[in-house]
Parts: sequence; structure tokens; C-alpha cells
Amino acid sequence: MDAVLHALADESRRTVLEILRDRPTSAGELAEALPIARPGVSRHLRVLREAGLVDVRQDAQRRIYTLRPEALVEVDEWLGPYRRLWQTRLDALHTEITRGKKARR
Amino acid sequence: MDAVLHALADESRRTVLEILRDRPTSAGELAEALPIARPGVSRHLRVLREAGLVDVRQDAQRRIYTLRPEALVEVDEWLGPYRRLWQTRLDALHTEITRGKKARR
DNA sequence: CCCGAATGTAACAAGTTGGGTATGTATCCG
DNA sequence: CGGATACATACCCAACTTGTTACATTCGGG
Repeated sequence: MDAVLHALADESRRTVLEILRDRPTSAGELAEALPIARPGVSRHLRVLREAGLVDVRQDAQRRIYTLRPEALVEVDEWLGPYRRLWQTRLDALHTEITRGKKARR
Repeated sequence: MDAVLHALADESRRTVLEILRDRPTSAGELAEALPIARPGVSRHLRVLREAGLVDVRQDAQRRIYTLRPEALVEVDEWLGPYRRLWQTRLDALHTEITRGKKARR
């Protein structure tokens, strides 16, 4: 959990995940898409790997990174109890609106 | 988005949110619940405030903090496209299991 | 077997974080 | 008014982050 949230706190890393959402991508390609040099990207990839957010596969000299969306399930689960709260608030808001409508009739 | 994810990347801050999930709580009470001294907690509260994750209300000398779960909606929305992916994988897994069962018949 | 391509790692500088202690600041109470 | 209470802020320091450049490593091709 901690590792995943830590990984998500950086915008470059979130950009990487966004790219990988479309298709597996080599480290070099990812580096081109980011405004930083390749070694920096390598380290970001390491963080993502250690958080379990991506997988690597070797293809000749290239490393192909793929997204591992399951790793985000724990974030989703962490959100669970909070989701209930904000949905309750939204429900209350809807009720309020409904009551308002009724009152206006 | 960035501010919220950054705020969530720290465990002390997540603990604060967890406490606030139950009930509004004063800064002092929050500080007692954490393993760090009060000024540190104050700073964490500031980060949470600036990310929109909590609200403060003044009650005499005390500051009462309340959770603002709506701020987490954007995290939920950010998860959206990824959620679809991991659900697809789960579906595939279920299909696989079903096929396995069928094969075993 | 050596060269180039692709990528990771090491080492370093600059900025940021997160903790602590010391010091404001506002509010209630006697 | 003056002291106590409850916080926040200022400042300092050690640890981590993030970017850079230089170097090591690994793989395929001629």
C-alpha cells in the first residue's frame, strides 16, 4: 500500500502508467515521452516495478514494460470506506434537492 | 490531483484521515494518536487542508478537523481507466476458471 | 570477437520532506 | 489584565528525492 501510494505521488511515474495503459512500451520510448533524461526514467521505472505496478520483459537489448493494473486494487480498496462517506453525502445532497423540489411544488 | 496524491503518500496523514472517518477531532487529540510531536502533526494537517482533504472549524482555543471525503473523488476518478483494465483481467480469470470447470466435466 | 544499441547503476548536486525544539498567537477564565 | 491552554509557525538538521553526467552491462550483427 505504502509503496504503491508513494509511487503514485510523482507525476512522471503517473505519466508512465498512463502510457502503459495503451500498450507495452520499451524503456527508451518511455524516456522519449518524458521531459527527463533516460537514467531518471530508469529510476522511476524501478520504483514502479518495486511497487508492483509494472512488469518487465526482456526483448533483445530492450526492456518492455507492461502495466500491472491489479496493483491498483489495493488503492481502490483503501478508498472503500471513504467512498461510502462521500456517496452518503451525495445521497444527502440528492435528498436535499428532492425535498427542495417538493417544497417548491 | 497532485496535491491529494501527495498528501496520501504519507502514513501519518493517512492515519489522520482514518481517525477523522469516525468523527471530527481536535488537533490535540490527533497529535496524541500519532507517534510524533504536535508541531509535526500541525504540519501534516496543513498539507491535508491544502489538499482539500480536511476542513477546520474553530471551537474556543481548539481547532476541530473534519474529513472532506469528496476530495477523494478525484482519486477514484483517476483510478477509473485502470479499474476497467484490472476488471477485464479478473473477468478473463473467471472465464478461465469456468473453462477449467467445463473441461473437468 | 568486437561494435553499437539499449538500458541499468554509481556518484553527485540541489531541492524537498519530516522530525524536533523554541517561539508566536489567540482564546478562555479567574 | 494576566496566566493557562491549544495550536500554529519559524527555524534547524538529517534523510530522502530527483535530476544530471559518467560508466558498466548485456545482447545481436557483421
